[in-house]
This record gives sequence, C-alpha cells and structure tokens, in this order.
Amino acid sequence: MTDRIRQNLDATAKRSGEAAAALVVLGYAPGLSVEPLRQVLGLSHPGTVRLVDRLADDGLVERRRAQDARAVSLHLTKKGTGLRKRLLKQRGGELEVALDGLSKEERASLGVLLSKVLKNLPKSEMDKHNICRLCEVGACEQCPIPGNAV
Amino acid sequence: MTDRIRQNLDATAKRSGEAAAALVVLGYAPGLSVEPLRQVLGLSHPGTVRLVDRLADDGLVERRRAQDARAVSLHLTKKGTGLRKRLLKQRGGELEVALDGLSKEERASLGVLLSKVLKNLPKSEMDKHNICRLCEVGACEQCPIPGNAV
DNA sequence: TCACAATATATGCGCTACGCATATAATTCG
DNA sequence: CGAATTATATGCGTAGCGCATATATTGTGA
Repeated sequence: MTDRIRQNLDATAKRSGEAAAALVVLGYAPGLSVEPLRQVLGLSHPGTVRLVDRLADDGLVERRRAQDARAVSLHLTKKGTGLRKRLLKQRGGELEVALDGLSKEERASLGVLLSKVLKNLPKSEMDKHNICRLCEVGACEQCPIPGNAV
Repeated sequence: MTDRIRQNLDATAKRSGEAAAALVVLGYAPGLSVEPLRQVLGLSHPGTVRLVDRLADDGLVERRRAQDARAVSLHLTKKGTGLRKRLLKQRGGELEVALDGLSKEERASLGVLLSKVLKNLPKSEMDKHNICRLCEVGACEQCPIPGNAV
C-alpha cells in the first residue's frame, strides 16, 4: 500500500522523496520554518533546504521572512494548496481501494486494531509528527497516537 | 511501519532501494535471471543490472551461466544467505514491535481483515510477487493473495 | 540453411534526491 | 559588547535509478 501511495503521490507532484509530505505538512502548519520541517520529514537540514528550493522552483511554496530574521516562514502558494488537496485526495482514494469489500463493521474493527498498532510506533515526540506526515487532518476525530494534537 | 522497516533493512544491508528486496526474492527463487527479477522488483532492466552489480560487489550475489547462454543465473552466496536471514528476522522484529500489546485474538482478527485488504491490491500477476517481495516464506500457511504460490 | 527478428544482458550518460562539511547571518546571553 | 548559539544556505560528493543504445544468444520463416 505504501509503495503504491508513494508512487502515485510522486507522479502527481512530479517530485519524489519527501516532497509530497512537505506539502501536506506545510498545509496544516503554515508558516513553519525549515528546521522544524526538517525534523518532521526526517531529513538533514541541507536536504530540507534543497527540497524547499525545488518546491519553490515548482511554484508550490513561498519563503517569507519570519519574526526571527534568521528563519524563513514557509507557506504554500495557491498552486501548492491545490496540489496538496489533490495529493490527499489521491491518498484517500488508494486507501479506499484497499478497503474495497470491507463492511462498515470490518472497517471499524480494523480501525480499532490499527489504532493499537499505531500507539506502538512513535519512539520520540517528533516521530509522532513524522508518522502523521501524510495524514489528512480531521480524518481522525482524535489522533490515536497519544499526545498528538494533529 | 514501512518507513521503519525500510530504514532498518537499508542500514543492515548497507544498501538502499531494492537491494534488500532482491536478496529476499533471490532467496526463495534461486537461479532467477535478471529479467524476471526486474519485474518482481519493479525496476528497469539497467537498474536491475546495476543493482546486481552492487550486490555482487558486496559479495552477496553470484552470477552463474544459465542454460540459455544469454541469461545469467543469480544465486545468493553464503554471505548473501546469511544477510538475507538477518533481514527477514529484522523485519519480523519490527512487525512484532508494532503488534506489541495485541492479544492472540486481536492478532488473528487483524490477520483476517488484512487478508481481505491484501486481496484488493494486486493489479497484475507480477504485482503479486512485487507485493510479497519482502515476505517471509512460510509465514502464511496460504498466501492470502489469490493464485499466489509464494 | 541462412538472414532477421526477438530476447537477454550490459554499458554510456545523465538526473534526482539526498548527506556531510562548511559558510553566513541573526539572536541570545553572560 | 563579544561570544556562543541558532537558523539558513552553499560546495561538493554519492547512491540509486531511467533512457538510449550496444552486444550476445536464441528462435523463426522463406
């Protein structure tokens, strides 16, 4: 499933690696600067700078000055917001394909079980954000990862 | 989960991309030639040739002559077999971590539900092998993907 | 049987997405 | 106010891949 989701997101974004994830994250955390973005994506700082370069080249992300003049405030452009929406929709579509044929009850039961699994995964605070980096905000009434506000 | 499994396998194999998958596949299909391996891994032919080059450089895979003198017969070396075993064990360990705290009944129920999900995924015959390319042979009494012998 | 298509592997070349080391700019703190 | 800290950016190299193409072997049809 993740292979397929990745492939589709990469194709839609015309970028690979963490590009799609960056768009999703910047969507729910506008104004984020490079350093926290780096931590969420699990990249090096230079890698993240270059990623932002590419997204800016594509007209998807804008660098604005932050209060702290050292930092940059990252914002999705209109184009970036549109692409992000398509990415999330596409991911949802793939999940729907995977769940085809499962009844409402089966889906609910799968949700309960996977919530338990999800709780076992994060090994640090930032890990929680990394795990959720492609999530659709609001898809979970309450994020099953304890202490995660996303 | 897939992120974490990939990271660990890549670190253990000291290679990234489809290297670990190639070792696993060649373990349950010894003598496979480059072309079918390519299809299972979902790479281009040149990409697969170069991957085999790297694995041969690492002393993990051997090229032998096949009946068909055009083809090569790929075999794991002793070292390759050992590494493969560690890779599968590591993957199993990560899955175990994810399932921590789930009762026997919950695991069984999750298995049933995920079997249904799994059936929805393959879009072609080769897809089935691609999906199972990191699987542990024998882990499933019967592969939930219909028509898959692995 | 012999040329020609088909199949299998390999090579030349370039590109994307990274990481490490380091430079530069701004802020904080003693 | 000067030095450590923090944030971004740049120089440079690498792994892993794809496309186009070359080479070798095997089938195939007149």
